[in-house]
Amino acid sequence: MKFVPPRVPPATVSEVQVLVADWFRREQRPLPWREPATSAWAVLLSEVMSQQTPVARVAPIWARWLELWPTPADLAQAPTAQVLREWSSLGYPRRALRLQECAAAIVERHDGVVPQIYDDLVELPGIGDYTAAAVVAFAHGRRSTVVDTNVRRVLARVFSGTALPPPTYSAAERAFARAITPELDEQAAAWAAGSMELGAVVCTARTAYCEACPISALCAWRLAGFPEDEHAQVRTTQKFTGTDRQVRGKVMKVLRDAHGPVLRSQIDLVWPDQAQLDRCVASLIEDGLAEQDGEAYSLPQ
DNA sequence: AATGCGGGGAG
DNA sequence: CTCCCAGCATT
Repeated sequence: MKFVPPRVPPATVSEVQVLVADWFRREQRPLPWREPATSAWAVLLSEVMSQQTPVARVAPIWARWLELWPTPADLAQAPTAQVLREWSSLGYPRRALRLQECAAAIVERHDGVVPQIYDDLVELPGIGDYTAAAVVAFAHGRRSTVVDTNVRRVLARVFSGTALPPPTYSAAERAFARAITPELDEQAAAWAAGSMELGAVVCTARTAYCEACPISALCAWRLAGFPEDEHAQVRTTQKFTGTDRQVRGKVMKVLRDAHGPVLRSQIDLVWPDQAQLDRCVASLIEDGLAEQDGEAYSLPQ
């Protein structure tokens, strides 16, 4: 079933957005990057770290990175091996490489200043549609359409009346999100933050805590009697155990925990299947996450 | 449009 | 145990 843009009266959209903004003002979590003095660079950092990683795990790493590298120029000059070590176990360490490349690009293209324009942001390494829009709204307080997995779910439930959005994010869905973005900077930013937060803590994937929801009375999914997810059959859950992703993670942990180069014999200990291990080590080198010097492997210098 | 890419905590 | 998380890049 494709996404069909719901026909919602503008007055209803506006009422939803006002209620969510008010709720967010009262109930938002005190996340460290929401402190007023947070720099645009710090916000960008928090957004990239939060891609596919829960915020609770991000917070301490984020604080440490800002101590070490308070500006893009600082990160650009850091040893990549240290960047990967400080990334710790946030997962998807390619994000750390992209972040350092992003910092270098900000220095080269934008004089070391985080851009305020979506089109400039989205050109940066590791910055896609979501993160570019999020930096516009949360770092600069400007109007943008911020759509992450939480927002997609909230829009699906409130306006489309479905349990979950379609498996893939379509152009039609994007157009709908854009169409209901408030015109004013302040209201657009509040809607972005509020709709994300609502999906993160109230209208969650597993459970909808409708008794805590400021717009439950207006929710199409609730009014329809909570129909089941119609895409449940085609939704595939990603395996992890035994995959290259798991093996790559184990190898990276060995490299991070070692002070210097490690021998292949040390890497061999983390996984029994040598063919798979070979493939994973090669792919890590290919990705720029590891280096080989004869029999010794290490993080990139 | 589909895949690959980490890791940990909640239910 | 399964599911899910403030996605991106590549095909």
